[in-house]
Amino acid sequence: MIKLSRMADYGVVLMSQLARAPGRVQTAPQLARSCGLPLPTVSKLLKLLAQGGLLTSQRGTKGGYRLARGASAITVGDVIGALDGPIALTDCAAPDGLECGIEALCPTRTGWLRINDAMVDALNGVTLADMAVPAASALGAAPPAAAADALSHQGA
Amino acid sequence: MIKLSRMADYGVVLMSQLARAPGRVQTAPQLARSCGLPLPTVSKLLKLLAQGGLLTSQRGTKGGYRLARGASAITVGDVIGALDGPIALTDCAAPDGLECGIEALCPTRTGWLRINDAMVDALNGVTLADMAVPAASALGAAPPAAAADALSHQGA
DNA sequence: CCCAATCGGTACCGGAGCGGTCCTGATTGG
DNA sequence: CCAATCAGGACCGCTCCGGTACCGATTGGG
Repeated sequence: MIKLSRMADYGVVLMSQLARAPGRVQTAPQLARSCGLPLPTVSKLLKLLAQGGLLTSQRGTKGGYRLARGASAITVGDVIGALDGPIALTDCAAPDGLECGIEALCPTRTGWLRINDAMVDALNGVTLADMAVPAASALGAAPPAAAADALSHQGA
Repeated sequence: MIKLSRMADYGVVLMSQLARAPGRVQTAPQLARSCGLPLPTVSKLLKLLAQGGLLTSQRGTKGGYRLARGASAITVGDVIGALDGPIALTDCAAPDGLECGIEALCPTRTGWLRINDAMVDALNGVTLADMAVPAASALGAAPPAAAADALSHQGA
């Protein structure tokens, strides 16, 4: 059903968590606890995100991870791209554009590209800053205090 | 990589093919040939599309399939919905909204819903009529004759 | 009345890819 | 020198998708 891979989903959750304390370094176990995710999986994701240039890592005893840029300069599309590769709804719409045998003549390609572009725009239009905070303001229902409290709903 | 299921992809191709001869009934073997797809798979897809109300079926010797509505009244989103179920990037954004344990407090949900809506809009903004024809006009390169010829690039 | 062509449904199977775990090494601060 | 942490890779089980085959139901023609 056009589902996002769970890895990408988790990745966004982790990045959102990191976005709430932009300066601080957080260790993998910390993030695993605060997000309720298994540690090995978290480690793998953080590694990939660091390789993708979205996180900077600090090794050693006082090590951990930190956002490479500001939360408002990283989009959901960036995260998905780092974890799942480039976004392509159909093989037809892939960036390298593998031919389906009909290629240039195939009329559906144009439509797919249009849809694909719209999706990429949607994913790049939402930043980590958007994902981290504005539940209350966007919904217009819950008071800000509730949103702040949400940050500590699970772990520490 | 947020890929569309191949079934949904095939479904759109089949529907596009049907959209080129709106009145005519076409049999499953005909469509399989003209689209270069395995017959059993085509049969399964047509069945599902008929169940979804996008096609009307005629049984018996002179039977076949036909679009239930006009080509411009069926969107790509309709086709995907009929084949792959409702569109939900994350479990979080599903229509029935299963709780992830954090549910209302989880700030990311709002962002996912926004992205999901954008995607649904994109898919519903492209109709079968768009997918079937306008390669030439959209590209602005090939002459109309070439586009017409493209319709017979494979089968019949 | 019988037969052929077509749709309709079900059941089944193989394989790819994803999610998840573990182990071992490299780096850094105390 | 030791402990904590990141880094990289190998591995594995499982789900689910894509694909196939079979049999029944329906319809039109000879």
